[in-house]
Amino acid sequence: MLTELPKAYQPGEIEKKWYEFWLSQGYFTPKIDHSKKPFVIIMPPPNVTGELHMGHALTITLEDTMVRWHRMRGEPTLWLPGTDHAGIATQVVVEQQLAKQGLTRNDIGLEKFLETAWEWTNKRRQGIQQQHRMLGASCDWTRERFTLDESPSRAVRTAFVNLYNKGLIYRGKRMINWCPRCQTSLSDLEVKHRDITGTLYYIRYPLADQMGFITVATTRPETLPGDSAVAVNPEDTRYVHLVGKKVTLPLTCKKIPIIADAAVDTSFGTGALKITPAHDPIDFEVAQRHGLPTVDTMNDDGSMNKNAGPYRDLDRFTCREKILVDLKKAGLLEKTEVYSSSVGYCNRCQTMIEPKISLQWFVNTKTMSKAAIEAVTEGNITIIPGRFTKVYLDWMENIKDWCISRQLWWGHRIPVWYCHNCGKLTVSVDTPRNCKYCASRQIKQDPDVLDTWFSSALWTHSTLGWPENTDDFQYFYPTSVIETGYDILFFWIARMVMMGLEDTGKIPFHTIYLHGLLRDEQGDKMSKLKGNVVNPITAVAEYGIDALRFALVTGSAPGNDVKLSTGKLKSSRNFVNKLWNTARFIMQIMDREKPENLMLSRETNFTASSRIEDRWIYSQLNRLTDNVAKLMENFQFGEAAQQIYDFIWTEFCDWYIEIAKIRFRDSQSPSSPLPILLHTLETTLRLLHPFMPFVTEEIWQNLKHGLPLHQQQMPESIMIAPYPTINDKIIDPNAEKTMTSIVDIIRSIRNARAQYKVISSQWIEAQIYSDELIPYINSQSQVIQKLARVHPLTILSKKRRKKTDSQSLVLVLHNAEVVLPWAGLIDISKEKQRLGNEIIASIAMINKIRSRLSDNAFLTKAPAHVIRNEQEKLHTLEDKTERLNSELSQLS
RNA sequence: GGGCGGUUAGCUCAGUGGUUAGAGCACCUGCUUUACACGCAGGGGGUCAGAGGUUCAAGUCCUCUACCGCCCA
Repeated sequence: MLTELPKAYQPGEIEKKWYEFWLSQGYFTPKIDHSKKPFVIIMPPPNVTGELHMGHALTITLEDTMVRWHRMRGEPTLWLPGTDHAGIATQVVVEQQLAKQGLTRNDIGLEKFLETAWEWTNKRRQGIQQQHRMLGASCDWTRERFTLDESPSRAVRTAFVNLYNKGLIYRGKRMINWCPRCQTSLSDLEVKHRDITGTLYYIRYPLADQMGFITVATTRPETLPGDSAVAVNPEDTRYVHLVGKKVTLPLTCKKIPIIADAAVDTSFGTGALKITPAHDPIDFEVAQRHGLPTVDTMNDDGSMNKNAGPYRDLDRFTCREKILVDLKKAGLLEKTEVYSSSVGYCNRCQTMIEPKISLQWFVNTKTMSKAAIEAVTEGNITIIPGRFTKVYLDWMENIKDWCISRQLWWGHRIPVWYCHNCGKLTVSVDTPRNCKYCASRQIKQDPDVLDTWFSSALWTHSTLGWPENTDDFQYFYPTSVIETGYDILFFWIARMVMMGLEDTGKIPFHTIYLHGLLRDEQGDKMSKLKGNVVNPITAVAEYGIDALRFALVTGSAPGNDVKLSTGKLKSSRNFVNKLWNTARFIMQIMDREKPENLMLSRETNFTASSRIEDRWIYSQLNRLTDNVAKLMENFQFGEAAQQIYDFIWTEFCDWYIEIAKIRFRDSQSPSSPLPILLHTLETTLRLLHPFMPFVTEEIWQNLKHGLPLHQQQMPESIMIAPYPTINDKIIDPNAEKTMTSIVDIIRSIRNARAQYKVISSQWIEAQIYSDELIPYINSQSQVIQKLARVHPLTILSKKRRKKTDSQSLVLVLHNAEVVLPWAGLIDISKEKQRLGNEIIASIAMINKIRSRLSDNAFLTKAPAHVIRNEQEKLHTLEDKTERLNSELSQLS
């Protein structure tokens, strides 16, 4: 049965099979157990309209790894999935669909629009679920949430009402970022600034009551109709005499004052600024100080309105051109200069942002940020990697009020009703029938929705049932870790800390783990050029999920950007296959071994007389287990995975299994290594399971069915089997040291063979001279013979060493000398050179260590074990050098 | 303008003060060795961007410089 396993691992069907099995067994759903502390991750909800990209794959991989690890450690583990309604993004998609039918959202109306949006959303939501399943995400689908579901929506309204009642949410006319394409306000975070090379226009504003003019410099001449003043610095001697006078606004007959304000930078342009309060944040502040009127000259779509007079209905950019032409005609355009400045663009659609005065809803974040700062500075929340702590704190300390209203249809409607009669606001979680103040039924809800990130900010508690005090909320909140890309540290994480603390009085999570960004086609031109861009769907199809996951984990360090190469994927795929074949080999042996050997050996059965390679592999395995535990606790998943990889490939496959093969072939061998092979493989599978869930389950199940005596005691699935823990009694430094020497002997012989181009089918004679190692070398005689292809092999004490025959090659090792008598093969001058080089290298090292050891500062300040190490090293090298010298002299 | 990160083998990257700095891929040599050619054995390849400093000890900590990238204003 077992030998029928295919030669190469075939992931597709196996992945599907086990995911469905786990799901049907309910393993992803935790059992609430108040005697145990749960481990909880709330998944960053992917944008419902988005496609799965490598960034999601990384998120899922890291979170699933953590979650599976904690689950195997016996902690009640909740990983809660969900999706985000993604206000603007979804609305854009739906509007694009409508546009194909020649319709706009206004044509079909709100109700019909929402219907269409829900249809689209439900379809996409399923797609996202599918994609997560495809990656092996062991999240609890029974608790899956969507931001617009009733429960999270209620949380949103509750949070809003609470903040409003506390005075932390207010409505006001402020300068906001307006996207003329999306036709909505945006928060500061949703605007990306880009440096662009534009033009600085010098425009003459004629003085109203006398001859002459004052020249202002601007990059945005189209805002001219909205000017309320010209401002100069009060210290600026060039203009002091003009302050208080009036100018005639060009192309209009408006008269506006020249004012003095300290905010004016005398070095910019001419030192005189046009003040357009409705369309520039700094101008707005100046206008506030001087009581200037605010003239809004723009429509929501970026065209000019009636306040722009003759320019009405022109698009803002066309208006600019027209105004420039008119100014030139009037002789008022003094000059132009090339000028580079920073311009804001809509994060979503890349349209140039229009700063605009607008009546919007805001959150006063300053108050909430205090607790969010403390949570981190007092160590209740840890950010990994640590350097982001400063970024977080800087942002929090300079936080500005958050514009939360959006002029969209898709999202959480603002829970505010305006009264037609008394004009007062009713702010309520439940839809009111009457005005709270005058009981009028003439009330109308605010048409706007909230920023999508407002609902995201509640995600850790809204998903668990808050504001109800549900069992889930009581047990799983605060959550353990939030894991996401560093690009949404402010958008999401920072706001979640503020809102979590505000709503619940508790931190939402104790650890923030930030991963780096994966660059896709758009993100990284370099990788596109090199053709090393990888799409996750293609990658999974070609390499399998386990390989993709392993590549992502081992190829990334916390907070560092990832460029996933096909080389990395191939190497991971090869590793999966290596593991598969290791298992295949062991199972082939199971088929033909005696039933009593079909068992997992207990580590504690070992005695000093047990075989050295058995003690060695278990020692290494326990060291690995210990290292992995420490690394996982420190969130060093990549390093943990790497160490497991190295153990399996090098220690287990290249050495232990190769030695085991010799024992199987030798019918005289008293003990079968099978129980050790089985135990090592089984333990390794459990260590590896969080990283590679599918192949480990497949092998583990096969293994289980081949173990009649153990089957009953083994769990139903590796994913609920306990994670291995270290047994430090098994750590055996002596066995490790001895094996190192044996390996050293075999390696040096192989090396010599390769150098002298001895074909592998040819057996050569060898003599090994040693002292304390002799009994071990004797016990490994078969192994050395087979793995180094030496025969006959003589093992003797050093005392019995005769003068070297000039036709022999001598390998001087730390604990032994290996003599290979090859008649006619040895080139003496070449040998002299080889030994000479070894001596030179050795002496160089000795000198280095000697000077270190004769340095009093080193001896007094370095820790004892470091000094001891150096002394041992020196001793070994001196001994080796001596022996090398003696070999060299014998050649002469 | 302020801040952060990167610069380690040909390429992609690990490296959490303590041997003679590692891995994968690529490269070279040799292998149909009955688990695996998605493999086995062996090999070459590095003044750890540069300059100073701290330390008994620096790829690792500090300062400056250069280049690349990111964030904030």
